[in-house]
Amino acid sequence: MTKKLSEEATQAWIQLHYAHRRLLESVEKSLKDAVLPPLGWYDVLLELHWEKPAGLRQYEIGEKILLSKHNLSRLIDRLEKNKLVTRHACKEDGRGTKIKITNEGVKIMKKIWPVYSRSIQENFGTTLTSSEFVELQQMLEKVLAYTHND
Amino acid sequence: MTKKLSEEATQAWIQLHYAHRRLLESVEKSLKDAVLPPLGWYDVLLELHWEKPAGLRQYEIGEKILLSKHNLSRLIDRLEKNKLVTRHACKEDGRGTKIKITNEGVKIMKKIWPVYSRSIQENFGTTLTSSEFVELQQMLEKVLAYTHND
DNA sequence: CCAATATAGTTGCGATTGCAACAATATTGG
DNA sequence: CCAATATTGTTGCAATCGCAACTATATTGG
Repeated sequence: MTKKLSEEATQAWIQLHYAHRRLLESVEKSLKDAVLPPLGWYDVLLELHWEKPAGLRQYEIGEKILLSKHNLSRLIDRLEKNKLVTRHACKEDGRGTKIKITNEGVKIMKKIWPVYSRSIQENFGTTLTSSEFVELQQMLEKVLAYTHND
Repeated sequence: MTKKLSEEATQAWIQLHYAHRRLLESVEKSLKDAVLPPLGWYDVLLELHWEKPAGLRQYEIGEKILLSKHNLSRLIDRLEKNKLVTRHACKEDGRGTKIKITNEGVKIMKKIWPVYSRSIQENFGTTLTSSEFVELQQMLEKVLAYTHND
């Protein structure tokens, strides 16, 4: 169990780290150039969009997009201030809030996606074959599934 | 050239995004728990370590670790303040500085690596087989190589 | 050679992050 | 039932980031 870290895993991690950094940078730049909000907003809105009428608890969003509650709380503040989501007192749990996406929120998602997807296509979508993407996705899925999230 | 983004690439990107986020979070937490500096310090020190006596220009470091010059400039400030690197006027180019790692810098790298590598091993190193890691690394390398860095 | 432009690095400033402390409500164990 | 503990979300504060503006030096083209 306390096996030493292999050279293969190390190299894979480093590539993962830098590939992610470069892709994220491209995406954020594209969004900024198009005068659109940063990617984090889209991540939240997308999760809420799946759950349109019911809304989601903050901690549920946090689990899905892997964002800490402090940061999420303030991200929701910004979204709320821009009328893209609404906060509602939660009946079942007096501590919590339910977050729901607004029509405005849906509208901006639809403006973000073309820019976002174009950036991903240009910087990532042409670099591997379709079956390689499937492989990559499956490997990363395994990584995520097994990750210790203590 | 203006092909539509495929579903396979989209899913791979999303997994990449979240796998990276979770792994980075684990690494940073491990370092913090061990009262060690954040990963970015290690990235810089490692690059400098390859070039021990000659040192590196800031822009060279920036290219290698994909960090923007503003942030790098201040990261170097912090490293310098902690006596882990030194700045030297650059003879060949009056605008630039050469950055060199100090003995202290090497020492702290050696304290960081065991913690860093243990975190990567625990959260990543056991999730795939050795040949899968090689595949992953190769695919990500292709992604990085082809990435538009306009 | 010199003016125009490009490059290296720094700095000010506002926005975002990360951490710890906190309030409010839920859950659990005696 | 109640005290102790856990969970959900918010807030203050310091550190860091991202951008634009700036200084200083290099390069380029007429």
